[in-house]
Amino acid sequence: MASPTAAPRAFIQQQNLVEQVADYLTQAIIQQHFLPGERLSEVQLSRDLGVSRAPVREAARLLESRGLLISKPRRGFFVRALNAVELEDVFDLRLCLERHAIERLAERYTADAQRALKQQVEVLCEAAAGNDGTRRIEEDLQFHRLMLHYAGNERLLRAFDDLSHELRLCITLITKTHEAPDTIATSHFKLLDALDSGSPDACREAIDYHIGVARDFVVKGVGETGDSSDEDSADEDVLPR
Amino acid sequence: MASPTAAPRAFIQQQNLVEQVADYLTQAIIQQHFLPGERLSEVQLSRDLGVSRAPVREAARLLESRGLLISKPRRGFFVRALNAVELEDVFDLRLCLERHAIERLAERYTADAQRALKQQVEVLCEAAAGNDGTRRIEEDLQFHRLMLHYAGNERLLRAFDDLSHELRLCITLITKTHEAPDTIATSHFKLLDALDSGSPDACREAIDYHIGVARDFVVKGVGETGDSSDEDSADEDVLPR
DNA sequence: CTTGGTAAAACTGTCGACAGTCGGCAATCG
DNA sequence: CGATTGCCGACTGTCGACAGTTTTACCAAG
Repeated sequence: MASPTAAPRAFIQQQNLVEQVADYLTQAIIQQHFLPGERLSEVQLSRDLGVSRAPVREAARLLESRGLLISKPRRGFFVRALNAVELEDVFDLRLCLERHAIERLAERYTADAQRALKQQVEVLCEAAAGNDGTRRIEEDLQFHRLMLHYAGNERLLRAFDDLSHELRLCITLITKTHEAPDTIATSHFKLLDALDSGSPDACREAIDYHIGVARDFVVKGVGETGDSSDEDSADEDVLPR
Repeated sequence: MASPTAAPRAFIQQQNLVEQVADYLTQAIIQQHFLPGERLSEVQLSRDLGVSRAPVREAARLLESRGLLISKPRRGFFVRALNAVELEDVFDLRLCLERHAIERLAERYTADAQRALKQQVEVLCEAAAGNDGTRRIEEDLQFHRLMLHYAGNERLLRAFDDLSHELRLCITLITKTHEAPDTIATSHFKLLDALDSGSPDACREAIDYHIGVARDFVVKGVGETGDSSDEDSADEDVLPR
């Protein structure tokens, strides 16, 4: 519990309770105020947040669709716990999406896209030099989000956004130390160079390398992370048809 | 408005009201008993189905996450209307996922996988020979789902499942005529052959061809399908950050 | 000390109700 | 006659409550 990260905007207080609750839960999960596998009680949360159960329920459903929570019928919601295999899967899917995106992007690499990406890398480098780990991650994700955006497939972008929540979870949950600012900078500049070259092969190589580094960086920290596999028969829940 | 399809009552009283409502809505949308862009009233639906608004709301949120509905704050839920661009995007993402899947599958093509896929192709051929268009589509999707499954990445499979709902929408919404049984059969056998050969290039070529055919088959029927773009500023909703 | 069963407590799924808000319509004004 | 403004109805967002089920606590027997 404890206080939710940043206080909600001074904007308008009473609008979109669901989204406010969702943000609160997201932050609480990522900052590990809720432990992986922990059960969340609807009534407890609604009491703590001072709202009724309805918005809490909807927010929980939202987080479930984003892969941060898991619901078991009649049991409630549990914080998603990722094991090593699931972690690999997440990064493999990321690779899948970004490979496709950079390929599409290379085909239609406009000056606008180039400018936006370059600028975002600068922002990222600036963030990497600072101490705010969260901001560094966000700016990094934003760079990749821009790549997906300029690739020109909105559905692809949505798939990435869906995945990005789990990605955030993986990264913040496991990463203890941070990449060196230099590494981050050069790693992203390589992507820009590959795009400038216009060569699909170079792009693919660059993105493979880039994501490989990120994956290794996260995976190496997975000793005993959290185990979500207990009672399931390991096959049936995968193919319920 | 207009009353929904079949008489509402007669099928409730089991558990999982939410899922039942979701299934009902899904079928109604796919079978075009609700027209694209049409607004769905929560109270209307809850009256028709004989349940309260809570499960209707949750089901609608579920369908929203699956891309079948769109919610506008304070306005309610609307049936998703796909324009030509969104249609292209869906098939492009499908290509992205299946390319990756078949690549992974080729690396670990077990006898089990081979057997299961062959069997499913047979089931599909059988279905293609019949008259049930829905079953043909389902068996086709199931074949591809099996491919994704045996590729060994559950997260990838989930991404495909998410997409498959929209895929179903695209296919059933637009396709007037059906592919010839022969075409379906040979098209899938080519995939099996490519997998048997173990060549990544052959696999990629096969899946590109396969999905290209399916896409062309659907896209060619898109004259005036449904236009979802009206009041949005076309840029802001894509990059809200 | 362990084990098995029963009862209480807590929780989820579902329901009906209320208030604020949005869109449409009509009356009014220029 | 057209545009503007105020009103009305409908609907969503949110709330508190109830019933059935699951979990936990407790007690007794081995």
